[in-house]
Amino acid sequence: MNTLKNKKISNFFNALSHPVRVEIVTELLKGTKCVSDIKELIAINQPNVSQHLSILKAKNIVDWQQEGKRKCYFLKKPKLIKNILNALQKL
Amino acid sequence: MNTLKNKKISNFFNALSHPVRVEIVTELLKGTKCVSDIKELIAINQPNVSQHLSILKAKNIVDWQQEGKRKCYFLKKPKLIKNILNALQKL
DNA sequence: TTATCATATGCGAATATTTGAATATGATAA
DNA sequence: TTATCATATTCAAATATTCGCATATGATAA
Repeated sequence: MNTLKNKKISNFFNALSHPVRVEIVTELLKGTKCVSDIKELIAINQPNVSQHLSILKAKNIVDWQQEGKRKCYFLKKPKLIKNILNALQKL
Repeated sequence: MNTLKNKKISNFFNALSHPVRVEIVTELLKGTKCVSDIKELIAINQPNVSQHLSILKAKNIVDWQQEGKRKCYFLKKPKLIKNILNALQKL
């Protein structure tokens, strides 16, 4: 049994095991977005957006770049995410 | 925002957000297995195997059929699981 | 510098997950 | 029926997750 690989894989699933994070990732599939964009798109408060983003960052799903005052988040592996979410559309 | 679909998707991810459940599912990709088979393949105790299987059942990942004394578990959507796990091998 | 916009962090309460231990239930054979 | 193998459930303790609120930090402009 490949424990390390299974931990990595379960960790990936864990990153996306919350509906808000699925929604954030779905939005990021359309392109880079800053925190306040995401806050508007999803009706949750700003600290909560930041918390979910930091989970996605810690689990290596997203990264960000500074753009002026803003922090713009993007998917590190958009093709992977897109393929997996597409596969799950039929659920 | 498609809340219901996101809940279904996050629920799927949640089902696989534990390394033991990834391992169980990986074993089931090779074919139907009963509880005691899984218990032997993974070094955890029997109640814990049953608990993880009941989570996978509740989240619609597996189902089972009786075979004599045994309950044999199998993946409900093996192709989907296979595709997703394959995509994550590069992690 | 100070003001302001943008984002992150700390904290606590509520809730959920995970586990082992003990026990219960179900299926089969004798 | 009873004995036994196979699996599930219950419970409690430990740990983790989630959220809102308050506050802190970072970046920029004036």
